[in-house]
Amino acid sequence: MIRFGLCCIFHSAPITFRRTTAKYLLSRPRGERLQRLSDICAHNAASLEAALRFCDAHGIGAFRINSQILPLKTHPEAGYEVQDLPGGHAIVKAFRRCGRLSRRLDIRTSFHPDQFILLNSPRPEVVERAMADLRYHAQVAAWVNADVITIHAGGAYGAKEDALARLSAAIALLPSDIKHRLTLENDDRMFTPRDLLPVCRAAGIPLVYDVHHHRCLPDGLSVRKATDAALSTWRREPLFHVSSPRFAWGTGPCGPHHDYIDPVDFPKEWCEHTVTVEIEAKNKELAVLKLIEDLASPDRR
DNA sequence: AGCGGTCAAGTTGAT
DNA sequence: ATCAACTTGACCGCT
Repeated sequence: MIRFGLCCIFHSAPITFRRTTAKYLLSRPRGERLQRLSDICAHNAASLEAALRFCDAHGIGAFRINSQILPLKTHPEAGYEVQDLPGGHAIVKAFRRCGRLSRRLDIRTSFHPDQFILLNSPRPEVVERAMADLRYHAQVAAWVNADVITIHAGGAYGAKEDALARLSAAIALLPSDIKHRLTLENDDRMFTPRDLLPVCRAAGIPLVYDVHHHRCLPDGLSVRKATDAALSTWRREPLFHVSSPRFAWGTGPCGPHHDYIDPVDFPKEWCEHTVTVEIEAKNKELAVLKLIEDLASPDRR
């Protein structure tokens, strides 16, 4: 019933994703720059294939792809087009191969662009950069067969309702290849499921319900009510997030994630449905495998 | 070989 | 006014 998802990287399995920094890259001559980017992108395509095969071999049904799979792709100075890299064509082919593999193995893939992607900023240049980043995500998503690109609602800028109205307006203007993959996630500081559900319904965008964020920032909805409401926003298999807090309630900040998931934190309401649940835990694949085991054992909780 | 400092981006809230 | 937290390692560069 439940498809468990691994987020971005591995704890123990020898599968790594390379990155680089703009500062270092821009210190190198142009030829070397493009060669290095090519090496990294080719490595990451091969690692994505290995990641999909690992998931298949271990009963993990979903994999979140790190946004830096093509590092610095949309950077204002260090950014590039993949076809301009040495061997760029082969790199795209390798990603398309991952897409076919994900279909064949039925490993669902997703993206979760980071906190700088803000569709509701009052600053037009911030929104334009966010759009450029979403265009990049949608392009790679098409290659690798990812059906979900999850973002947060953004900032409140002192007026939540206005911020949500700007978000709705920005979503309405998105090209369809972005919009039909875009999803909104409740965060742990500002926007709750109750805030986002109307936006999701009006825009036809699914809600990625993060139950840990909801526990950090409650809104009066029970887990069951939020779950049911989130489920109703999906026209395909729903996707949720779960994590356990690093610090016990009241003994530290709510945000940081634990190494593993305490099965008690996994909403029993979710078990009645066919859903994807991405596991946000520091020990990565070890945490996913342990949770699968813990939830399968009859004497849990 | 090992380790410490650094890394594109925006916003919030603690100090 | 300044700066860490978000996440979170990977990688460069120095010893």
